Amino acid sequence: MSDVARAAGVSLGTVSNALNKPEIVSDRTRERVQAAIEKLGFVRNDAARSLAAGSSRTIGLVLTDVGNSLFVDIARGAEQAATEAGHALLLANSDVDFKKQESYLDIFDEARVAGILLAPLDASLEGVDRVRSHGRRIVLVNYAGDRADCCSVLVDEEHGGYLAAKHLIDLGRRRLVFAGGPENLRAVNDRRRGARRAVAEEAGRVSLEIVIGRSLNSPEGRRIAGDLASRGRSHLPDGIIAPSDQLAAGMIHELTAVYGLRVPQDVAVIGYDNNQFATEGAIPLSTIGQPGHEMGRVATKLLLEEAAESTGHEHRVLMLEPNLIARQSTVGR
Amino acid sequence: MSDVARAAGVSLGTVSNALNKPEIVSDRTRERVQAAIEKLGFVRNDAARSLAAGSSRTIGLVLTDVGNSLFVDIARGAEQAATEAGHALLLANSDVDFKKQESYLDIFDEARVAGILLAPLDASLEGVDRVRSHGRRIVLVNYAGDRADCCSVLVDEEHGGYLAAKHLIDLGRRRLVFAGGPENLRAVNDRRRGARRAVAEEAGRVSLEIVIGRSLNSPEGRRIAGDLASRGRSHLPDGIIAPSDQLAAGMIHELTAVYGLRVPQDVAVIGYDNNQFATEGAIPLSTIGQPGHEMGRVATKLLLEEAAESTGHEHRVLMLEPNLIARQSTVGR
DNA sequence: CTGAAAGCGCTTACAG
DNA sequence: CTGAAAGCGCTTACAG
Repeated sequence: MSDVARAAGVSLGTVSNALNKPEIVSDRTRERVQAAIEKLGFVRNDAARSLAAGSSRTIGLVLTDVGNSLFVDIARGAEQAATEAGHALLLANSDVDFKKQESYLDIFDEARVAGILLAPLDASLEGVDRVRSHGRRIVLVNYAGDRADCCSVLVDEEHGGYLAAKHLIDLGRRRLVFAGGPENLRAVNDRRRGARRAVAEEAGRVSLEIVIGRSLNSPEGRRIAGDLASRGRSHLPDGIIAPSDQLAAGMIHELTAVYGLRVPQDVAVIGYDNNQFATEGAIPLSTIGQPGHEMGRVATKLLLEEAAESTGHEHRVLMLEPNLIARQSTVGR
Repeated sequence: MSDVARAAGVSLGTVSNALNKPEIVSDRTRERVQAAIEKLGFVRNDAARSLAAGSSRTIGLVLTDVGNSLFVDIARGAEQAATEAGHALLLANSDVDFKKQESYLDIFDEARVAGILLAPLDASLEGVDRVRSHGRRIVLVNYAGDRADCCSVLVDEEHGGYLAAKHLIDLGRRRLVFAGGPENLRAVNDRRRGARRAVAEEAGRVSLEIVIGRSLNSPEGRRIAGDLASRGRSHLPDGIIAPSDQLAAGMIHELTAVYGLRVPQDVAVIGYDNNQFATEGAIPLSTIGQPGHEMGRVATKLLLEEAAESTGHEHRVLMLEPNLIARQSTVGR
């Protein structure tokens, strides 16, 4: 930068101002600085910048799983909001590994990032305490726990479950099953509860059976569907709510290819998450869409707001609504 | 850090050594420093570290599309290799946007990262020249162009196309179609060429028709399959090679659900990429798998090697092999 | 609006 | 093995 100053015939501080507060520098000076920068191919050293300024202009996003399209949408939304505010967004993938999550929090902490967005695992949040105790700002995304000391953005999972069940009921289905998902996953529990509420509203005209499962993947879906189908046709449900699209896809496969049932004529199936492959299968999947992009945007804005309000910041919890996406697996073609 | 030095009763330089070259410091001193760090909750300032040391210990990976599982695998492999070498890996998603790609290259350049991995768009690489001219090391991942001045890692796409066609031929299919994919996409061209070679080896016993398409997505697959099927049953191919899994999934949907054909009995279909949803559909998809994880690992190693060989580095191009994954859409159950 | 100077928190020879 | 000191390249009051 001192080379640039020399070439432009101004002082170091003026170059810095031309770069960071252009409105404060005269047009002529700014142009000369700009010309010198281009001639010399100068690249500002962000490490020095961060050191002198006390923090960097990048925002760190720690994701649980980059393979999951919800998190990818969150990243896209966060990136958009960050860019609009003149910040860069860097991602770190904790890959469902608590140690990695901790490690990346520390890395962003050491890098003195402007703030951290964390989509955390359903586990301890000690890293959050550690990082916050150093004064680093952090916003939780898609974390359902109670943290009065952080801003957070999450989705109303209960309402998502309600929407899914209500959709099947509105289509005339009367014997529903909420099929699969581990007992202890908070999000799945909430969805289950929402489904129960929708059924309860029908005052006995609709039944809901709960099947607890182990995981949320496709083989598990096949297994569960196999169990249901082998009860015999007369005991079959006419509507299935699955708490993930993988689960739903596996079920549809088993029901149609192995047991010769028709989806949705014999059984309507609705998934959850609106994953990419929900539209790629032979029977496009009805599902509950999560507002991932919006979550990322809003979380970033909360983070930047918190940074701006140097004093007396009040932490907020924003709850966004999921939405029903009806496709062939419930409504037919 | 000076607080730590004071608390431990040693000098600043010794604290730094205890952190960075622990083997050079006596056990007693190291323990005292460690204790002071924990007592004070000290977090090393990485900006200061990078500034003083001349470069940081993070590696930047610029990805074309985090929604694509190939790139996610690359990221996982790169992360593993980086972590093993004591580096952190930070991701940036260019989201198939050339401007973003350029911008993230500059951001990593400004951050003085230890090196950059770039999975570039099929576009100009001017950003690469710019960044390299500043002395920053960069390794290209999954870029098929010619760059004698960079290390790069790529996959033998021609061989992938060959494997796909050869697989269908070995299953007894004789009237093949390579269906879809734009004419000008380098990777698709290579796959097409590979398929031609496999057919040429059969000396006329197998035919191969080429259908050029617009995109690689699922609706396009439906459209193409519709065209093929409406020719009438006797003119139908008995094997289809699709240059993407989305395309293949769309085709299978159209062939089975709309035209009542059986896959693979009437037509065998093979896709490309081994995307996540390849196993989630009603008919699990045969496909060509890309060694994404390995690509990420190898690319990171090349990058670190280049950084280690301060002088006389020779750029290398590593070509990895794809592999055939046979599932129900070609071999049946 | 511009310049001179202090300081951000580390690393790294260098001397001991 | 340890300490004192210079320097990395910026930003930011402060004077002018």
